[in-house]
Amino acid sequence: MTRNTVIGDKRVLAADFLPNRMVHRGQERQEIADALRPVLEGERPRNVLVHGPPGTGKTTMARYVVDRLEEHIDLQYGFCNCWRNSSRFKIYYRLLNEMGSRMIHRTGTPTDKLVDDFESKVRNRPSVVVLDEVDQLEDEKVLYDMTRYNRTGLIMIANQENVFYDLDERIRSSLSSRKNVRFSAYTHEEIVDILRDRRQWGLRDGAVEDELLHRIADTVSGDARVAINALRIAAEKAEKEGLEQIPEEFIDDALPEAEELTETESLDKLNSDQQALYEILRQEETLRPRELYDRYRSKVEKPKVDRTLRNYLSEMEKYGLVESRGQGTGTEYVLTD
DNA sequence: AGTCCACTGGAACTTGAGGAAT
DNA sequence: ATTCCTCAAGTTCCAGTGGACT
Repeated sequence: MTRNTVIGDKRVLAADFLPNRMVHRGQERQEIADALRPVLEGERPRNVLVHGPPGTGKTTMARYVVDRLEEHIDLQYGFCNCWRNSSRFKIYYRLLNEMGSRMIHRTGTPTDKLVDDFESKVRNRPSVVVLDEVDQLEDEKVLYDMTRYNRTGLIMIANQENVFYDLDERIRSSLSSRKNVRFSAYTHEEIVDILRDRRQWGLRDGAVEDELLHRIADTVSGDARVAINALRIAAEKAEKEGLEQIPEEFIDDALPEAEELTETESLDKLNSDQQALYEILRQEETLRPRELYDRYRSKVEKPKVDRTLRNYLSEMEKYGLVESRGQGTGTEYVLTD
């Protein structure tokens, strides 16, 4: 193992690294912490909806606030991404595992059993649940459930503020007392500060000039995730070539790469069949359904039946990855851009 | 207008995993 | 060990919709 030239601590350069202080977002942090504070006194906390565009620190902040709370109190904490786990069963399954449940629950366990276990788990101990990408939730009854647990703080994370508009009246009213916290895109200076912070803890001294951080901030339009990814990609390349400083053109090369990386990270959320469909559409621009199914069948080893593909595609449509145009015989599938 | 065809999506059904009861 | 049960995921079946073509 040779001595690193550029990178000090690689973990710090990951976009989802949880820093021990959050630069900026002081106001937002305060609002979330205030809403959850009653948990410390064993009282009912206020639900929180954190909303804003991608890469604005919503998820990181939620984890950060919970981390700080855990310093004061013995807390049960469950995090669940509702994109990956969209059904009621999967969410409870996930949360129970996150909270270190000793009981093993598998696909055969009735959902009600999971709900019961969860309920008894959070009844007497303060808990916080974070539901990320809550707009992807399939069964909104979960939200109703969560508001019933008196000592459980609920942080919901979404891109849009209006996620609850078309919900059932009962569920909406149970969420009506929530606190909305808006995260807007970072300003140029804020992005630079965030990058400086990562530089300080993640890179060696003198590894990258301020000027280059500004260059990154210029292109990422307020998305810290893309910015950090770009810095990491450039740093890794410099490291590989044994340089002591990141050259300007490495940054320029890394920027489009970082944009793409952030995009494909969302493709990880698709199953392999959906990825195959996505891949086909990417090569073909637009396709009629019949044609799409045919190509899919010749591409994968164990093809699923057409009806299942339709389910997959409508799911992908919900995520905003594909789009179907026209009706009847004129239907075409195309990737959204 | 009538026929054909591609496509959609609801609903019933099958399969497979795995816990619980015996 | 065996049988029974529940659930999610996938499949089968099919009626309905609406272009396209005569």
